[in-house]
Amino acid sequence: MNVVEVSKVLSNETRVNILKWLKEPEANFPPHQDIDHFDDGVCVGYIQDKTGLSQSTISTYLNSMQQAGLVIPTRHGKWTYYRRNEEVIEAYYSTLKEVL
Amino acid sequence: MNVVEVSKVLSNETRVNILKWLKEPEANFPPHQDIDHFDDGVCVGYIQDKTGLSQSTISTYLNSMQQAGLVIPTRHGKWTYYRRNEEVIEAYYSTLKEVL
DNA sequence: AAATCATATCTATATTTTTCGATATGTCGA
DNA sequence: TCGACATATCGAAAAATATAGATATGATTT
Repeated sequence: MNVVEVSKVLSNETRVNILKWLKEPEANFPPHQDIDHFDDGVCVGYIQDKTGLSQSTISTYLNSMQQAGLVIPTRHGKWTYYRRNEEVIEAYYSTLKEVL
Repeated sequence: MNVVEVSKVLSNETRVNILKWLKEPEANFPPHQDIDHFDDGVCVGYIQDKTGLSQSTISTYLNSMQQAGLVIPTRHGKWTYYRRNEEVIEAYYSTLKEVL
């Protein structure tokens, strides 16, 4: 976990929102078509709809978040689901606490 | 306290280091000339020396950190001392905890 | 009052980030 | 196998950030 890299992700309102929404997928997104749970998170399209930004922008966001370790992608057929990586999020907290 | 603004400050290694150093001024900086304590933090010149960056860059950094509420400046004669603003740092932690 | 010192601000350039449309890739259904 | 669909990647333009030198401001000292 790299503090600077994670902080870069968090220095954008939309990306912070995505992480927030993914905390409670049921409350923030409609149910998926192919599966009836959110165990693997939420598909890109739903996240895009909620932000109103372009598909490529959201894909880029999610990629940077994945690079930073904050989210984990899972492919299901033609969809990619993203969920939070709680371990890295926790690591960010604790590193900040001790380092800062 | 604005999460995005604080995160922008933290998305730079040097600025993270400054916050880290200011946690233990006695251990990281030489004693000041005019006063014999670090109650108001550390003067700009010492911080600059430790980073190796230009005076104007460090001044800009400290200004952005102050805007974000992370540090508090105190003027003593011709020197400006900067110290951590623990309240805002704590607020960042707790907001992360609840929002993220 | 002038010179000096510490810091802040201004101006400019280089680099990075943002954001999108276009295109590519991979998957499913007809 | 050919379209249609979901997502990823590419290429480019605009905006933001990084960084420094030059200059301004404010305080001290002579």
